[in-house]
Amino acid sequence: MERQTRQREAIRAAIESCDRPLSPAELCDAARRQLPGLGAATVYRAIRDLVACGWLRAVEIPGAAARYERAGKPHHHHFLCRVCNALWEVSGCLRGVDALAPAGFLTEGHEITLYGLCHHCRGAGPA
Amino acid sequence: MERQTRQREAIRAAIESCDRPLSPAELCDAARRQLPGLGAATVYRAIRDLVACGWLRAVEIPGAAARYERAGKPHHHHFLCRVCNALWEVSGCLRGVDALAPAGFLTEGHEITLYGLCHHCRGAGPA
DNA sequence: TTGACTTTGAGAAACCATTATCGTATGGTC
DNA sequence: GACCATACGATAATGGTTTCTCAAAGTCAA
Repeated sequence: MERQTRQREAIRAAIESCDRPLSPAELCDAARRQLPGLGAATVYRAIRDLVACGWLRAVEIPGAAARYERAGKPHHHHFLCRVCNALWEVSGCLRGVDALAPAGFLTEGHEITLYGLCHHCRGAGPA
Repeated sequence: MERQTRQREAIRAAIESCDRPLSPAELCDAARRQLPGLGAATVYRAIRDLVACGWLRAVEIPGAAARYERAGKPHHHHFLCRVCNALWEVSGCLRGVDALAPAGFLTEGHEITLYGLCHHCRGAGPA
């Protein structure tokens, strides 16, 4: 059911060698550096399957397409750079987040997203 | 440049009379209760103009279309019901959110989104 | 009231990320 | 090595949201 192909190998390798969640397009670019000619549809298929088997996790961000990261990491959040659009990992969380919900609401989870400039874009060029 | 029309009146009224951010489709439905026949394009045009003039603010949420709320409210966050997809306002925030960013990053803002069941959906039917 | 200019409504079109299609290539098993 | 099911790549199709187009209607200053 899950065959070992150069394509999936390259896709998995790209995810593992990157320290931040990737969008499908970023993942496609990254995997193409190892395997030029890789099709976009193949990347989407791989993402679907890897998410289904629990190896990969979707990270949803406000106002942008989903990014994907290895599943199983400890609870953390993300930082979206408004210049280069890269999503970075932010370790840790805050106490009391779920308790912000109004009375009568049942909180099942939360997402914290920081916005600003990443270390690269902060240094380079005018803000 | 900004004319007074029944359509824009109805759209503004719908926003003001609602205590939570509305998506363009929700806003269209709400305004149509006061002005049947209102066109969707008109709603989008009004949203664009109202955001441009600072009267309205876009609320971006992970994995969903943007909602809009009156600008100028005190800092707060939101709760997205996974059943009815309505977005609710959550007052207050937490200290130290912006400090979660990695060293070298410049944080300009943040978004906290809670997920779960709103008071209506919690009570009604099976979870 | 008139008339220039703006806004509206309906539908077409654009957008964009994702998925389906289909003929070809490939992995893995015998 | 041969075979067959699966995966691949290219491209078309999809779906949902947002924007454009344009004739008709509305606004508002004079």
